[in-house]
Amino acid sequence: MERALVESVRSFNRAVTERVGALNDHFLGREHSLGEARLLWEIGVAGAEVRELRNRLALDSAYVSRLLRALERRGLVMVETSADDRRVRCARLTSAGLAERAELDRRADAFAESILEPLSTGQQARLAAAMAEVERLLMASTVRIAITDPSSADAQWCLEQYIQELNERFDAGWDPAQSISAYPHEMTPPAGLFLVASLRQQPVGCGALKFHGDAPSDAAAELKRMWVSPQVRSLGLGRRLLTELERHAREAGVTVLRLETNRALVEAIALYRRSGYQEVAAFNDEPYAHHWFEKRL
Amino acid sequence: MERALVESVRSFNRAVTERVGALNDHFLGREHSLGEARLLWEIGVAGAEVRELRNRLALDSAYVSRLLRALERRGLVMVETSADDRRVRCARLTSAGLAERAELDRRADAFAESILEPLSTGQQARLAAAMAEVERLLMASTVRIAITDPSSADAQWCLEQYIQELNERFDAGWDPAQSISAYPHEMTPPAGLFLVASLRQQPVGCGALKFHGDAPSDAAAELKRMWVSPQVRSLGLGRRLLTELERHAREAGVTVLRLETNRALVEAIALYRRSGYQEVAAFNDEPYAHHWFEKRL
DNA sequence: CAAATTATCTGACTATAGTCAGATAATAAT
DNA sequence: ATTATTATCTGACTATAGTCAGATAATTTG
Repeated sequence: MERALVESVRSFNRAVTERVGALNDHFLGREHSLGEARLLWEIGVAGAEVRELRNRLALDSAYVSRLLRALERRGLVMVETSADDRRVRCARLTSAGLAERAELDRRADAFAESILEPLSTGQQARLAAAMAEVERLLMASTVRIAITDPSSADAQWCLEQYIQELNERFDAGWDPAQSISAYPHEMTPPAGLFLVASLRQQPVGCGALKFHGDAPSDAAAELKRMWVSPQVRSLGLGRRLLTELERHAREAGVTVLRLETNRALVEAIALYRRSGYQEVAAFNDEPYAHHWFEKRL
Repeated sequence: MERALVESVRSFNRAVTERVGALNDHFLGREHSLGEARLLWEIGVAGAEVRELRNRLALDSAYVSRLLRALERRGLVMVETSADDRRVRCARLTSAGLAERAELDRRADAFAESILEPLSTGQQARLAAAMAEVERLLMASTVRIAITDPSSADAQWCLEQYIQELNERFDAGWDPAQSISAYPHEMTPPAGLFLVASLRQQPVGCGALKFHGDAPSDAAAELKRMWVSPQVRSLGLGRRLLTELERHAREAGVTVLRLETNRALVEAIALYRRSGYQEVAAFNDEPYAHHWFEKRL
């Protein structure tokens, strides 16, 4: 890794954690602790289930319970048992709690304004743009890709999104039953594999390999079920998934990767071409395909 | 303040403090606490006086003392009394401490690399550029400008830098004695005023007003001693100083601001022109001046 | 229906990150 | 030579941010 890049990240960290962190504490540090403030914020105007709060803030059950008691004592929160499952408890802000949350919101605004205020209009715009860029790329860098069981909940969710999207985008809709199969067992080792990309435990993309098991002499494999959530598009995730799939294929001894695709999927087609896939004659009878590609690994 | 700008700062804060903060803790927060790690880092390879450490980290004397005892017990630090003042104690890393510090350094590098690693080369470069931009603009926004006594240490330091720079840049050097005066009393209310710009308690620029005290009917004032440290140039600080000086002048009832300048100071001249100053005929006999400017407030 | 699981709570405990009030020793000021 | 100041340390204390081991009640599973 190039030294200058590493240095710029480290320098950024120092500068931002100091400046932003210090000011943040100064503005938000009201009469309640950070834990209480975070909880107050997370409960939100609509209220939330306690287990949901625990999950979102990744806090211990005992700790959340105690924080809620403290907020209750101060009249900011009411906790009541849920109607449909009486084990579950729901936290809800009182009007005092809502006022307190609004105050936190105002302070966060004031904090942001205190950063922008000394700058000229042009500098403010440049700062906002650079911040958005850092945020986007930090998001891209946070995405993790892992081999996943295609019948797991995350994988299934991705596949549902995939089906729905193709159905919307293809001229005549899309019926997986008419298409060449990609059943879970075909995308599970040793028959194939399934990758899920996740952003903070949330699935945001997938891609699969289907090895050609019948004839071991034929070292071609098929690329299937490439999908990237709209939420993270143009972050280079498609490229990363493709690179990962190719790496796994290579490790499995595959020398040729193939795929077919529909003309509606223009970004995908562009990605394949950019990544060295050559358009070839139809090598199967997929009814929804308009283009067939191949790459020698 | 425009809503979208405020939102982008808030969103950036959330994203960066969560991602960077969490990862940072994960990488750096190993067998010693954050306090110990910060102290270990701050002592540095050359060692440092305990009072200096207290100052730099803004920590309580009792707390630093205890942290040092903890580091001593673990064989990472040696504290000994200073030779010239036996009240002062100097902390110095043992070889184990140096190794530990090197390990922290490696971890900080690994952390930076873990952010860069998932990105493509192009994305890495864009991230580094955006981070540098955020850092620069955050630095600009951290600069504070305040009316300061021109005989204070900070003001004197700025004036020394100013003198030195003009002496270097003017063809024939610069001797303040030959030039129109700007004595401390002339830049102190009510005769005038002196602004110092500071970045984290360090002076980084200055500028002064000299009101025309003799005839109250004449509401013209002179702009003097504009200087910006090379360390913070091209951050728009000159413009900010100028704007602040004009604001103070306006509040003092000044309707015309005047200044003279040397042809060597091209950035300053450009700034004056951009800011609405018109070149006028010489209104004094300043021997070092080539241009005279005036602005009606 | 019994057993397992889930959601929450309480009590007991820990580490971190401090603060505050002196005490002590060295040095500076008068 | 006092007196004041400075640099550091120790003891006693606090708040925050938790963790861990059950206990209890409601719900789900076999």
